[in-house]
Amino acid sequence: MKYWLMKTEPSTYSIDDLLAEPGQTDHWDGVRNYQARNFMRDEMQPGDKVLLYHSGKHPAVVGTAVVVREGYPDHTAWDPESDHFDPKSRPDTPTWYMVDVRCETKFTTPLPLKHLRGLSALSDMWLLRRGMRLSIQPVTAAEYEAILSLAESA
DNA sequence: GCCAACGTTGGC
DNA sequence: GCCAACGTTGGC
Repeated sequence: MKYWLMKTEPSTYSIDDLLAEPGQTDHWDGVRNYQARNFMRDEMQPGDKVLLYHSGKHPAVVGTAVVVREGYPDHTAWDPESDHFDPKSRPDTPTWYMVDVRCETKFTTPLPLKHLRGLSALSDMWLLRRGMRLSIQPVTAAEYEAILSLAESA
C-alpha cells in the first residue's frame, strides 16, 4: 500500500465538495502534469491512502481519503466545454488520467502548512520542498502517520 | 501584489 | 537539441 498527498485549490474543488458527492467519492480530474499523471496512471491503487491538501490563502492538510479506483482516462480532456480540454488527448490514445477517491476523514481543525515546517519527522516531505508545485505527491508511511497524529492532537 | 520555481512553447 | 519567452502555480 502506498501513501499520497493530493493538492486542490478549495475555491475550485474542496474537501467539502468531495464530501458532498454520493458515497463521498469522486474522480480526481483535471491534472495536467506528466509526473502527476504518471503517479495516477502507473502507481496509485485502490486502498492507497491519501492526504487531502488545500492550496491558496490557507494552505493546510485538511483530511484523508482512500483511492477506490485505479487510473483511467480523464474524459474531461476531450470535452471542448471543459476547462481542462486538451485537443492532444484522444479517446483512443488518452494523454491524461485520473483516479477515484473516497473521503475518509475531514480534520476537525486543518493542519496549516506552517505548522508542518521544521518538524524533523517531516524533514524530507515533498510538500515542504522549495518550489514544489506537483499536485500529486508520494508520502511515506511515517509521514502519513505523523500528519495524522498532529491532526488528532490539534 | 510579488516573485521564485517550474513547465511548456516555439524559433532557430 | 538549445534556450529565451511566456504562462502558471502557489507561498508569502
